[in-house]
Amino acid sequence: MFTEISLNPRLLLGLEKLAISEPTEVQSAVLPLALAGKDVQVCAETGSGKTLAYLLPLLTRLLDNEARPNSGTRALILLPTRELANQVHKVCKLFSEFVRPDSGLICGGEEFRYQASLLRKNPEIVIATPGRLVDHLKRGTCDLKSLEFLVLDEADRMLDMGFAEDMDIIISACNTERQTMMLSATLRHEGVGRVARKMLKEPAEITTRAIEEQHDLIVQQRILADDPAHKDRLLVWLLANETFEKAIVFANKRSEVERLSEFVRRHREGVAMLHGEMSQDDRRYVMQMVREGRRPILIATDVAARGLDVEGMDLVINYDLARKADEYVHRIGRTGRAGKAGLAISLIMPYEWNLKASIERTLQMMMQPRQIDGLVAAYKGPKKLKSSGKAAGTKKKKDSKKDGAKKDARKKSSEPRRVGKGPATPKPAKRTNLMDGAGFAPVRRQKREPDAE
DNA sequence: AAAAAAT
Repeated sequence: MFTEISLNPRLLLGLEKLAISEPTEVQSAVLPLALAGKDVQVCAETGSGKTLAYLLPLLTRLLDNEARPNSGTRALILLPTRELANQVHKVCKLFSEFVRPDSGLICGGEEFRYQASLLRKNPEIVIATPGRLVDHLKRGTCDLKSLEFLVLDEADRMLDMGFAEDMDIIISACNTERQTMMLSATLRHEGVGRVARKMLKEPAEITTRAIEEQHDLIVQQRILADDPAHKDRLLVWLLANETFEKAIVFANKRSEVERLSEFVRRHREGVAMLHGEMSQDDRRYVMQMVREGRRPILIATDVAARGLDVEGMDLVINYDLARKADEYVHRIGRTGRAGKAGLAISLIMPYEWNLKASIERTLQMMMQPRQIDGLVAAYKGPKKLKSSGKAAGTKKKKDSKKDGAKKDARKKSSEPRRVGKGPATPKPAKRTNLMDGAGFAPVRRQKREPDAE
């Protein structure tokens, strides 16, 4: 019960009105430490309640300690996308109905002057995406010198290369006497890196569920496809035949998202799309339509991969497979939230097989193979080579290679080589036991030095 | 190799 934790009474009242009485596992773990002022570094699965795990202690401490006279921003929450910033802002506002701290939303695509005047009113909490915040810092419209809290939500993302420059500027503008919290479903405590370690003071490392143990609530399937046209047909079939309340379809490129949404629209109503090149008005409108259920199908880039909490989202389709295991985890985590079940289906073309295998290896799971009658791929997965002769058990139909090819023919092949590390010949997937123990973890892929080119 | 985040 939240009442057993020393949250501010006004917050408890708020929770009661929102009909939230039990803390989730991650909330129970984080709250006492965060309330005691500890820095925390949290790994907990998607949909497990990380947002309140930092908002509640943050709000409590702001409420319990009076603001210093004309102090600037007291708490800063950083997020990687505008949609996510907006979502957290909304949750924050749910509580400002009951409690004082005012929060301001600072992200791109909105009018700068309006934000500047908002910041002049000194909201105690600023919720922001990095780019625009840096703008405000440079123009002196935002002051973080008396910051008491810093939260990096989706911390691994905030600390990866794409944000490095902005984060540098932000961090060096922040008060060093502050409490810092980092959270993500894919945070690796060992590997958080120099920047993160510099930001944290003796952090408590909290892992409710390690990455490989997350989500038994999400059924994960894969369907083989021969080519994009085949994927298109599979997608339309799935959207017509699966039962779902809301679905999200991920593609890897904006242009592909645009193409797909146009294509699917020809077969179905209720399709929306989201990617980072759209106007902020369109993005806002789309999210509203999706949340209200008026557009139950959202086709998106990875802008929607992390954090978005949309009621009733019970189907995730990876039209393109995520580029790495972490992003895969976040994508499928749009479903199966807060104890609900979900289904995630990945469409796999031949070139994606190795990626699929590496995701499965990292997450120590196997996607369930699935076939759709009438849309079965000729591709059956990588050929088992080794043992000279025949490819075992797979009937070869659409194989471009000549049948009589001897082994040594490979050497001379002028066909474009697969790019990638390691031996060009894929190892047969011999692992059947996924948890084969101690040997597993320490196996490191060869480290790559930044190769001079 | 691409997405996001600034204008």
